[in-house]
Amino acid sequence: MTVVKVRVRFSPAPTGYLHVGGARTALFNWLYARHVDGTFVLRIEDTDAANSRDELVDGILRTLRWLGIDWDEGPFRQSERVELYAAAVARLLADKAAYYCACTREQIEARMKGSANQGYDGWCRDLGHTSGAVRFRSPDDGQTVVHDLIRGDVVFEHATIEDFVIQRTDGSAVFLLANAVDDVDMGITHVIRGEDLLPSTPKVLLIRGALGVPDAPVYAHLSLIVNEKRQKLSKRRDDVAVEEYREKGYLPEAMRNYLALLGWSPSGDEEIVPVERMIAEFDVTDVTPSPAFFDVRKLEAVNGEYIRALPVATFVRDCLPWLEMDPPWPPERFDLAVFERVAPFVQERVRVLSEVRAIVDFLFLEHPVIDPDSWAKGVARVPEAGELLDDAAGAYATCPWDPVALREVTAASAEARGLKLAKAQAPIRVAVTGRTVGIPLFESLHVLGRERTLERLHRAKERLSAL
RNA sequence: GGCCCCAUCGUCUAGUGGCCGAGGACACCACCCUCUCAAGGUGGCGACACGGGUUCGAAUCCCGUUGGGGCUGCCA
Repeated sequence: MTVVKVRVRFSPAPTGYLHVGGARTALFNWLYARHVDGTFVLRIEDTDAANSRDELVDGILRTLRWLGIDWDEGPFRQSERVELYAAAVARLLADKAAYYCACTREQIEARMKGSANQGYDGWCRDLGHTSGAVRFRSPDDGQTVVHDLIRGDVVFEHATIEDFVIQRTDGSAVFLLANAVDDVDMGITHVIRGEDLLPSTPKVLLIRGALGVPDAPVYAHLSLIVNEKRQKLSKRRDDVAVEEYREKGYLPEAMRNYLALLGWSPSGDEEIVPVERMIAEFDVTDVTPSPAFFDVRKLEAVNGEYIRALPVATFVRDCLPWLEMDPPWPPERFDLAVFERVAPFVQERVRVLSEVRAIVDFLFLEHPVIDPDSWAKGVARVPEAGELLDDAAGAYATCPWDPVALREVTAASAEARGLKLAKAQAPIRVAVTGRTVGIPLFESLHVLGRERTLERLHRAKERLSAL
């Protein structure tokens, strides 16, 4: 018995950026290929020239690489394999398994009006046209069974399958034909793709049969990823471009891990698992058949976990794009050494990397941006705010400049005023950072320096007095 | 309309006839820790869509109902 090596393929159409659904399909193909030590083929389905653009292909490849999904063969482009499709169509035509059709959409609809059936009625089957679109002659009876690893056997009655177009009037192949030809030519053994393609599977199988290919690949139709209304994600309405998540500061490992959780789960109670373990445990048969909602909040939680698990130096490096590109502070004021000192505190407070700038901006801005709500809550509505600010300014002018000492003198002030430290630190925090929340205050002051701290305390006092 | 798929906490899931008075994760709530916010810890809320079968026994098998979704293009 010969053991046939598993060959899978991810075949996106470059009609837009790679979206989360496509990314998950690619991921599951990749995980399966790596799990069984098979071959992962990348194929670009760009038979529709009008809707395909080169830069979109580049974007898809870039995103796959970012996610750590590598391919063993390809990328092949269907636009470069047109002779193969033309030859296949010629053969089907010669075998009377396909025929030319000259009907327009309008003519078909006019004929079908009032009929219970929809789709094409086979009008041109025996008219002997020699030009136009080419339609596959679907059998009138019998059935095709799709053997699906996730859904079991799915039966399609041939009577419900219309004579579908396999070649456009301009001579280009439709994906059904190209798909059938390529999967045979590339020796694809397992087809893992979205459930939206399930109804097209019997058509592809019919084409393969007419082309003289007796066997079929094993199919696995993944459930769709849906939005809050439980509809298939739409590029237009939903936030689905993987590239956008990258730009917001999601880590590729986190995105990959989250995507894998949609329809699959690792053994045990841990959901955050290294990719090696995913590969070791992944099997398409274990994938859930029901649709999954793309929950950004859970993605954020997963991303937060990945961020916290990073070595600090790596975290700092990963943050650089957000600190250096179009920052809210004058670029020349940015000081990497300063950021490195507070990085450990920042790291456990962000869920996406783009959040770092708002947490550390006070360190690089000439003056902190005072958040109105924070001012109201932390200063204006605190009766002792003025006194606390004065106490701090006085004590900070002479005390040793380290977090412990700063905390001590601040606590002493609080106690003298009959306040808890938690309450007393608020006006100071707002004065210096602009907000009531943030990284530990005394560490912040320490990094900021005595001079700038005192200056900010005085400005806040002036602002308070002016009201 | 026709064809097809799906159905466990709000969400993602574990569960393949007895181990389930249904487990985990996210979210939410409470408490603890605490200079704020986080992080961390503890606890809580919370589901087998419905109706029939099959069986000694059903979340698990079968049928139906209902609900949701996909496809129905000379896009893929």
